[in-house]
Parts: sequence; structure tokens; C-alpha cells
Amino acid sequence: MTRWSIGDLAKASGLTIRTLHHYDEIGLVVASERTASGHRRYTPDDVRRLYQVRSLRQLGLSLEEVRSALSRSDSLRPLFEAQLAALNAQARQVEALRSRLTALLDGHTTESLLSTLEMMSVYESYFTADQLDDLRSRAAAMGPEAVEALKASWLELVRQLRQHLADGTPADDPRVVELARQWDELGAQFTGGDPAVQAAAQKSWTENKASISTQIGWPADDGVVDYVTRARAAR
Amino acid sequence: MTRWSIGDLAKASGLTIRTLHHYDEIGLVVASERTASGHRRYTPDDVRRLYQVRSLRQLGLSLEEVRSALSRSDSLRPLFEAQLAALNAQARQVEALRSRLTALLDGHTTESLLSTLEMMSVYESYFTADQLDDLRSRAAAMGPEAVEALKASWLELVRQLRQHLADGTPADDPRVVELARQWDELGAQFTGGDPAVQAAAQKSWTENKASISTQIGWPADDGVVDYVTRARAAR
DNA sequence: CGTAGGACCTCCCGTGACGTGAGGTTCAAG
DNA sequence: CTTGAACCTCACGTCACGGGAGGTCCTACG
Repeated sequence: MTRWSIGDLAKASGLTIRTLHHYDEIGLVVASERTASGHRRYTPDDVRRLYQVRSLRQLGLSLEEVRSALSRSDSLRPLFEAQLAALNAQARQVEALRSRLTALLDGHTTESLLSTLEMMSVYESYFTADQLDDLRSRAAAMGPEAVEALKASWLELVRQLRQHLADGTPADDPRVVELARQWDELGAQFTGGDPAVQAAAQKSWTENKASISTQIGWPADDGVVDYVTRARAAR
Repeated sequence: MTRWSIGDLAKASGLTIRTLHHYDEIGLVVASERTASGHRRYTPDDVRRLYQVRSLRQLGLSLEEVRSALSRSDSLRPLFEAQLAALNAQARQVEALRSRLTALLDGHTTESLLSTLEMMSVYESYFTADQLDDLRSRAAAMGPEAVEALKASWLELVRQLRQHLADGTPADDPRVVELARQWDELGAQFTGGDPAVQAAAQKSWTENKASISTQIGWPADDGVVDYVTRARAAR
């Protein structure tokens, strides 16, 4: 029994028959012989090649990579090193996702999960990854109740600003200017005072007024941002 | 400008137009309005939904998972926990691959990489993951030159056995029985004397005689394994 | 007012690594 | 000789889009 049928080989190797068909189709592992009726007969060399393919696949290489690795079998080392680098990158990626998810699950009640995600998502268009890490670690350091308190102050601030806006108070009114100062101060607590982060936040607000307000549920549209900008200019 | 064109939304969200088309096609994020000529107009609610989708996608969920998460938005927590578990599994997977690759790259010269892989691959059909970990760590502990020495003894042993077989020496001849004892002793050094591992190795040899010999380059087919089995029985 | 060149539309094929039948032929055992 | 398991070849489905063809629409400029 020096020739293997496809079924036996599938059982021995743990692959499916369809997979062996596929490898045959693309010429990666071809059954060197066929019976008169067309059934595949795998020779020991075919089997050997199949096991090589399987082992390379188990290292995470694509079929094309496996093919070229087996064609010029001289230098597997650089290919493996590249693969290792890719795996390292993937590991970092997975780790980043993991920490984000655990942070989310640890720090939030169920209802706020989606809106928190949404905020993160919106911000990610405007901040760099490093800046976001910064923001997150600052929020983590403050603790959830401090973050909630800050949010409450924020809402109160916006409420007052909107009141003034509705009352027709001019932007350079000292009371409004003071509120704008508090606005920036609150912002600084979020941003850590980093000017680059503040600039990014500013950009996000001005470019994205309409969407950001509806997205985050902040009542900060209808001109409040403009109002603050004008008040800040009056300072 | 409370409606977004598809191009502007693509720029703002960092997704491609094709992706937005796709989300529209499958009904995940549909542009609620169209211009008279058929151009998509995204409302703030659409934008909001898009950002939710994007954030969930960034956690590694599939589009179907995102869809169901957004439909019954009550309990994201279990879904996230499942996702976290999947990520943990993936992290372990990547880590296993990484350690295998680093071990390979650290411990072997280029030429032997493929045959080593091949051996590993063949064995993996017969040993459990734990047993393989065992074998690997034992090989690592022995050091590469000891492994090579062992391999050399092995080849010498097989050479002698084959000689006896060719000479017609009966399997219960004391010299053959002694060689069989050495065979088992060498095997024990590989297997660490673990009976389960030995049984698995035994199974691999007897079931897979033809293939294993050609695959690993061991000249252990043509009846040598049977011969040893009979000699062992005579002990 | 005409035109150029973006921006947008739909339709449809391609990707990777197979899964999953459909419908027919061949093999091994009773 | 028959039956059921094993095998064969199409050929479409998967997932999340990429990319191009071929056509329409919008906007700014001369």
C-alpha cells in the first residue's frame, strides 16, 4: 500500500477531502497518479509534500507563501522572520482590542456602553492613537465618578450658555466670557492641557458640529460652539 | 448642511465609499434619503448609526454581530464578553505560533527547518498538544547537539537492525532482542518514559509506516518496525 | 450658456481558502 | 449482482469589501 486514496490521506492528515481537492486544483499538492477511472492516488512524495504544506500552514502562512517557500526552499529563515514580525503585530493588535474591551466592561454600566463606543469612534477620526491613549489613561486615573461629575458640570455649563444665547446676551458679555473660560478649563481637564490635543478637539468640534452633537447626545449644537468661540475671541 | 453626501461621510469617517455602499446594500447603514437623481443623503441619524457600526467593528465584531447588537441593543455586555473570550483565545493562539516560530528560528540551521517542520506536522496527527509541548521542551532541555547525537544513535541502530533483517536473523535472537531494548531505551529518552506518549508514538509508527519513513527520511520501513515489535514480544 | 472634470450612480467580477451540495461513476464486500 | 460507501467533476456560497466599466449628475469656470 504505497499509494494513498484521498479519503485515507484526509483521515491521516486531519484535513478534509475538499481541502485536498483544493490543493490539487491550485497545483499545490497534486496527486501524482490517478487510477484508470480517475481516482487520485497519492504517492509517498505527495504525502511528504502535503505534510510540509500542512506544517507551513500551521505557522500561519498563506497558500501562496507556502507555495513559494516550497519552490525556493533555500531560505526559509527570512520568510519565517517576516511571519514572526506579522505575528508580533497581530499580537499587539489583539492586545489593544483586549484592553479596550476589558476597560469598557470594567468601567461602564450596560446602558452607557454604546454611547461610550460612539464617542470613542467619533474621536478616533480626530485624535491620533497616542492622544487617545492619553485621554483614556487620564479618564481612568480620574475614576468613573470624577468623569461623571465632570460631565455634569459640562452639561450645566452648556445649559447656562444656551440660556444666554437664547436671551440674546452678546458673546463679549463678561458673564459669557467667564463661562467660556470655564468651558476651556473643563476641556483642559479632559485634555490634560496638551495644546495638540486641544487643537484636535477644537478641530473636531468646529468641523463636525452637526454630527457630533447628535452622535454624543450633547446639546452642544445650535450655535453654542460658535458662541463660545466668539466669547473666547473677546477675551 | 444637515445631510451628508457619501463622499464627505467617507472622508469624515475614514471608511471608503465602497464600504458605505456595502453597508447600504446589506441594510446595515442605509442612507435614509436620496436626491431626485438618486444620490445618497445621510441624515444625522444615519451618521450616528454609522459611527456605532464603526466602533463595534473596531472591537472585532462581524457585520452580522454588529447588526444584531444594534437591533437588540439591550444587552451588549454578554456579546462583549463573548468577544473578549474570543480575543483571549486568539491571543493564546498567536502566542503559541509565536513561540513555535521563535523556537524554530533560535534552534535550527536553515537546511533543517523544513524537515523539522515536517516531523512536527506528522507527529501532530498522533500526539496531543500537551504531549507535543512535552516533547518540545524535553528536546529544548537536551540541547540541539544532544538531539543530533540521539538521532545518530538511532540511525546506527536502524542500520544494524536492517542488517540482521537482511541476514535472516530471527526476531527472537538475543542480539536482536538487545537492539530492540536499545530502540525502546532511545525512544524513552525522547518520550520521557511517559507511557501515553510512547503509546501514541507506537500508534504513529504502526499505522503510518509507509508514510512516516519517507516523510522523515528515516529508513525505518521495509519491515524494521515489525521486526522490532516481534523482538520486543520475545523478551 | 456651454463644457470640463469631479462626484456619484448601478452592475458585476475578483479575492482566499475552502464548505456544501448536486448529480453521476466506481469500488469493495456480501 | 447488488448495495452502499467512496470517489469524481462542476459550480455556487461564504465574508467584507476592492476595483473597474459605463453611464449620469453636479458645480465651477470661461
